[in-house]
Amino acid sequence: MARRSDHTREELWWLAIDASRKIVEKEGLRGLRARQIARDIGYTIGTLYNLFEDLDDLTMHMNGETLDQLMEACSKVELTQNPTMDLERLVHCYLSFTHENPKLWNAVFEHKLPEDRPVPEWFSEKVSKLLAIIESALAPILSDRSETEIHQHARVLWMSLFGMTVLEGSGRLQDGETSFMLAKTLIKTYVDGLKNGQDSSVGNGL
Amino acid sequence: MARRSDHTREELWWLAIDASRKIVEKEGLRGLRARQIARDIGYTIGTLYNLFEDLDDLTMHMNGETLDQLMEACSKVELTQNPTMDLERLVHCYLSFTHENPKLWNAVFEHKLPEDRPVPEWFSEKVSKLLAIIESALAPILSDRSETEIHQHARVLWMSLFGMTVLEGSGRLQDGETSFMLAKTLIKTYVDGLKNGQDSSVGNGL
DNA sequence: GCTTGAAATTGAGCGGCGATCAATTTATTT
DNA sequence: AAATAAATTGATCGCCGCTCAATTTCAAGC
Repeated sequence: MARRSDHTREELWWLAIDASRKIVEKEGLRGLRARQIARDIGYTIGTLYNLFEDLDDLTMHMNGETLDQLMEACSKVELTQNPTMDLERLVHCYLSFTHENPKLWNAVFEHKLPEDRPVPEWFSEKVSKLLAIIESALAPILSDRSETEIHQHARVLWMSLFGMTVLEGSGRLQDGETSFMLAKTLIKTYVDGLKNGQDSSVGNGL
Repeated sequence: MARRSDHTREELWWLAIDASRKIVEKEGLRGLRARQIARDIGYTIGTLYNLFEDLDDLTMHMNGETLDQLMEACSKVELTQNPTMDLERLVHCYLSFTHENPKLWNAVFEHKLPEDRPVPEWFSEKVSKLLAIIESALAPILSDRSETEIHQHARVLWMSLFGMTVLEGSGRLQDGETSFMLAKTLIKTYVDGLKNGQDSSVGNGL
């Protein structure tokens, strides 16, 4: 019973992604099953595999959509040229998102492609664009540094925040500890370090 | 052909854990299969399920062993009462370990128990002990701050380092980027920030 | 040494999974 | 109307985690 005109290919694609998001947000990445997705969108497995290469591919796109939504939220933060304030606002936005979509966010880093399979370029690009926001917030205090250096500081901050959300997501924060507090401490101390630190050269060795 | 006296229960337990470690270090957590473990240790699936509740249980114990080994490595770092040196050595030890056992380390946080299943207390304890080492090494740097403050800064740094190892382990660093250089940047900048933080005019001996 | 009960071990089997693909149905083009 | 192309189906494959009745072994009591 092929129903070619029920939905366009793109509509179908989004039906599958949205269904997957709902499943993951409810049951976590473990609960994501091809048969369930197909059932939820009213098609069969075969159609799913006509849309996506496999479950890894589908999961990557689902995670890509999560990154897009985070990007959209972060884009709304107005930058004021005050790095500490800008970063705190950005981080607040970031952490709010991860709190509101814990399982979808978890899925972004929980999911791992097989080793022989490279991360698609379009996915890396989404991450890069998020990083670019942080870089632009940092830029005012790093105007005298190289692009490479700015880039790395942004990545260090990003990875640090990432560590907090990972540990928070797996319930390893202490009582009374929140990623908001931790992130605020990180940002303030790190920005202080950038302002006052002498040449913090970015070696490429070791 | 039950062979009760080939191995004690404990020997068998370690055979299984070691076999699992080998599989994971070679193929990643994805490659961990009950049938393969059983084959590798010369027993059948049934015996494996006599030793462990299920694959989640086995994986938790395998990860526990990884934490123990990291703990052992970090314990060997001699503390010199020179906070900066101790810190650098500890971080180096920590990163060396995660660098030498990338897939085993990755498995520690990649693995997620089903939501209705709490992390065993013995596992949380291993993590806490590891954290305590790192915290104690970081604490002297912050000797002029309140205990709460010391504690939080130590944890912020720990989580940041953690984020880097996570991203490195899952192959999400850029070309030429290593957790060693990222950690160096993080620590230098962060310590600079601690030295020159605006709400603490007391310098220290660094 | 024999019996007996407990523990260890086996492996066929269950249900479910991701993935495949020949066959079928539909839409579009000619 | 026929031919072509695309979408859709679902039976099927091989593998998975896991179960459990049956079997084998060991050790203790006699």
